[in-house]
Amino acid sequence: MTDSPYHHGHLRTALLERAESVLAQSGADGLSLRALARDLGVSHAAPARHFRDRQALLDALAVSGFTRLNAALRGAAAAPGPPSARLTALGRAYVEFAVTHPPLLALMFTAKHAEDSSAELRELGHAGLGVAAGLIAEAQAAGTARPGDPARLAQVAFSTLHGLATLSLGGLLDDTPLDEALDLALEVLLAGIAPAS
Amino acid sequence: MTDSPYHHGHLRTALLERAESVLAQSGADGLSLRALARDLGVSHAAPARHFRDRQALLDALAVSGFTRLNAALRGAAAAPGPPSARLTALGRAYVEFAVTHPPLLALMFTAKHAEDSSAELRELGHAGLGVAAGLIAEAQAAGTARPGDPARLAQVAFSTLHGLATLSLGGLLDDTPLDEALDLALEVLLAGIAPAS
DNA sequence: ACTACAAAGGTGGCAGTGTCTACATTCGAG
DNA sequence: CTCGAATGTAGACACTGCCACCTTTGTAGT
Repeated sequence: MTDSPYHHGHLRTALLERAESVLAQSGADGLSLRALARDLGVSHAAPARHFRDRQALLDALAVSGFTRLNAALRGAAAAPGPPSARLTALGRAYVEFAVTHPPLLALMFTAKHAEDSSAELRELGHAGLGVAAGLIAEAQAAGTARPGDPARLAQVAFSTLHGLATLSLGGLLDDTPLDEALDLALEVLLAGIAPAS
Repeated sequence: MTDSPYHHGHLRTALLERAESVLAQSGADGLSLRALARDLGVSHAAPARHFRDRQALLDALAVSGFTRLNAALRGAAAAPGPPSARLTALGRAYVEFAVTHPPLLALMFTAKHAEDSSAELRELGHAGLGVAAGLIAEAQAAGTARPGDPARLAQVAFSTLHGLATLSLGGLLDDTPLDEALDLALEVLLAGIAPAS
């Protein structure tokens, strides 16, 4: 607890926390390793001990983002009720997360990640899709979803929600409130996934 | 036609062309004004005469992208046939464009544009949505689409396709061929948009 | 208890970038 | 023909990521 201990002690986590905050406020482009080091009262090369690259830091942020997103999705999917209701809850949770962390989402899905962390990110992204696939499989068992590979139907569902979030963040929704667009999207999606009458 | 004329003559368009090429190959992050100037045999500050900012160049690229995308969409929508078939053609055209120009798409939809050009970009994006809305209105007239504001249904349709393209580019589609995922997405979308039975 | 080593942080430097200001050249309208 | 505006040049500044080398600190092994 001296004034400025030589070893920071929690530099790695401190970097991640601060980077997360900067990312949310200024976007990925506004994230500078040197500025981060300054903010934490540490030399400009210190971050390199914990993150080889700037990209390594960004990848770590993306991993963190996927982890939290997946937790949120799992939480929404675990609620009681029929599969269809839980699917809409899942969709709302996803869009909620997306709209709350715009630059994080961009980081997570614009795949310019390093080769090594790319595998981990893909796996994490896949986990989120798996949650949706599980729900769809349940819906199929309950007879409220068309037959077919649940994983592929999950891809379609995910696409719709992710696209909607992107549209909203891009300001392309115009005067349409996101809530209403989301309701319609979920309605159309569920109707599309329902078994052919 | 001297060796190195003081005035380049077509610097602005040359910059755009070269920038487009670099963008496609190295992404937006790899686009440097100075490198561009070097490539064109011009001083490092010359580009500033045509693009105030680096961001201004990126915005111009986004505008160009939207213009071409809209042209492609309009072409697909103008084909003969029933509205539903033209809607799938529209979707295929969109995904085709998206997958062919990944960094361009990211530039177009990750809204960190300057205030002034933001309006133009929104308008261009809106134009693309308008094409879809028109087709949906036709489908409604033909009785193959549920009632409701065509613009809002277009938002949903656009979301699905855009999201699918993003998923594909992010490598989240895994072993699923894009074609198959696209077919399924279009099928689900059309079923979801169809009138309630 | 001492030593040796590895982890964590610090210093300095290099090449590259975007942007600003001042200056040079060219073009085109009057 | 002249003069101003458009276009391109030269130089500088602050900033960035990254690298090589040095210093401090904690710790493990004898």
